[in-house]
Amino acid sequence: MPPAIIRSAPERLSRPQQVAEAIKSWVMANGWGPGERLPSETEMIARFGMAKGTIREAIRILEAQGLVKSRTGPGGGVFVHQVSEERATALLGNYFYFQHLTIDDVYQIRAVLEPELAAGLAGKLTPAQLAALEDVMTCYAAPAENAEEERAQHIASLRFHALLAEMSGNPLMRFLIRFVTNMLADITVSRKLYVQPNHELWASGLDYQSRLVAALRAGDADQARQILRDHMHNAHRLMRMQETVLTQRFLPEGDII
Amino acid sequence: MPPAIIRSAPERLSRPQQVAEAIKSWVMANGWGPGERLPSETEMIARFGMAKGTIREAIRILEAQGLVKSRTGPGGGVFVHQVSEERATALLGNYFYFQHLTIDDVYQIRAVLEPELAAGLAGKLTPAQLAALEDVMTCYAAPAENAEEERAQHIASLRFHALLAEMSGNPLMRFLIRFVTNMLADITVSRKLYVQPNHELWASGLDYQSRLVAALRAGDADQARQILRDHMHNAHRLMRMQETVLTQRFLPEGDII
DNA sequence: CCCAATTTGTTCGTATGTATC
DNA sequence: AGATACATACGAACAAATTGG
Repeated sequence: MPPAIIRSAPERLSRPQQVAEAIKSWVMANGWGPGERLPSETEMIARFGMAKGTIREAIRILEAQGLVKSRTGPGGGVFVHQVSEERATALLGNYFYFQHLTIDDVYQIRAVLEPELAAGLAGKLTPAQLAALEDVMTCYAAPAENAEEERAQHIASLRFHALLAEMSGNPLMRFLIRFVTNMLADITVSRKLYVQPNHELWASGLDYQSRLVAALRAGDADQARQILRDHMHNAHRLMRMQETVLTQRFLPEGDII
Repeated sequence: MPPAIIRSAPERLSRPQQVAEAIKSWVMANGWGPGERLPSETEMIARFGMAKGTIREAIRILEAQGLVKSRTGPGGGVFVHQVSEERATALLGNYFYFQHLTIDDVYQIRAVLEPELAAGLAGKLTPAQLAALEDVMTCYAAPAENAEEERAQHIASLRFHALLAEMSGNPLMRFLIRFVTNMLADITVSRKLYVQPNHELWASGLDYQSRLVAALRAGDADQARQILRDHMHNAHRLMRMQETVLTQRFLPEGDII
């Protein structure tokens, strides 16, 4: 019987990494939450018996992971920080930079997550939320007349999905859909797909989305699910015609739909 | 019309962060891939006109993100490194540390992803892969007789799912399922759920998994999908009886199923 | 086995920048 | 405006690890 849990190779950690881990456990042990201040550099130097440089590198490691932020000046210091969605997106994006994802890979996920999301939201959105969705839809109420408009409309239609995800009460669902959506937006921007107006994509996208909002308002979960299933299938088909392999690039944290 | 892409607040970057970003772009611009060596510290000090400490902090930032690794000695230096699954898992786990996920949240995702995974694998696994799955199943062929065995079996059953995910040709699917599965394993370990033998969970899990392997071998995608749907529904029900809110903790990169 | 060269890792002292009072 | 408290940055020296002779 193989060990249930495989602990990866021991892999000696450098001193700053050890300190970073120690600080992390320290924060957890004390139950410090976002906004709370960690001991100052000087105190940490004493606490860990290490030089300033080492402590600073440890802080940098935690900062890169999005776990702390530091401010200068009196009342400044290092503060526990809730990892932001942007940061998490960028860090996970780095992982997929080295995997080669295809359009099919991404749409296989979208095709199951998005319908489930829609079904879960049916009948649970406030009038304000429904209005916000319709507001995004106005961005592509009319067919695009040039490449620039086409691109803007495509991004806006992805924004519709990101907005929908944000309304989910499930943080995992929310993050996953927004991550995948951002990835698609990133591709279209970097590859400049959709340079030629694609009337079919426009018409089908708009139609699906307005029917979806209607179903969400009516509280019809099954219909919402089915609409998004069809939409995903269609969008996949149209996307596949344009490109099969996604370009990868490091996401410079900050761009997010 | 709102801007299509929202760029988050300017937020001045510290010098090391700027350098880290510069190095990242540098690597991309030169098309350096995993294993390739970056210029030495000394060269970077000259290249960027900054002190050693600053350069080192920048390297640490990239190292924390899993993008580089450094080695000492002759022939040593800083090397581009493919972000590992373990690292990506740990970093994303930090994000969810601050979100409060419920069992329901996690199972809503599993319930749609796992059946889709199984359907995609039907008829595509080699005899060796099918044997590997059956091998894991032997870990819980007999009912557990005490709490320790119970726990080991539960982890092994999660390992079955992680192994299945690993066989997917879709890197996104693979990562997402393994991430969620690890998250569940982490919970059960930290909370020590399943301290009391739960015969129903054992019997149903084993039955579902053996039927699943049969369906996969037979190449029956629809049946595989349906089996996993039922399994997820049942596992969700049994888990929900035990706990509703997940404990969160920082994942100390390395533990992975 | 030891020695020398190379490259990262760590330390310390000092000085600068920045925000608060 | 000035003093204070904190992070930030610099530079020089030394330590540790690895490779090859």
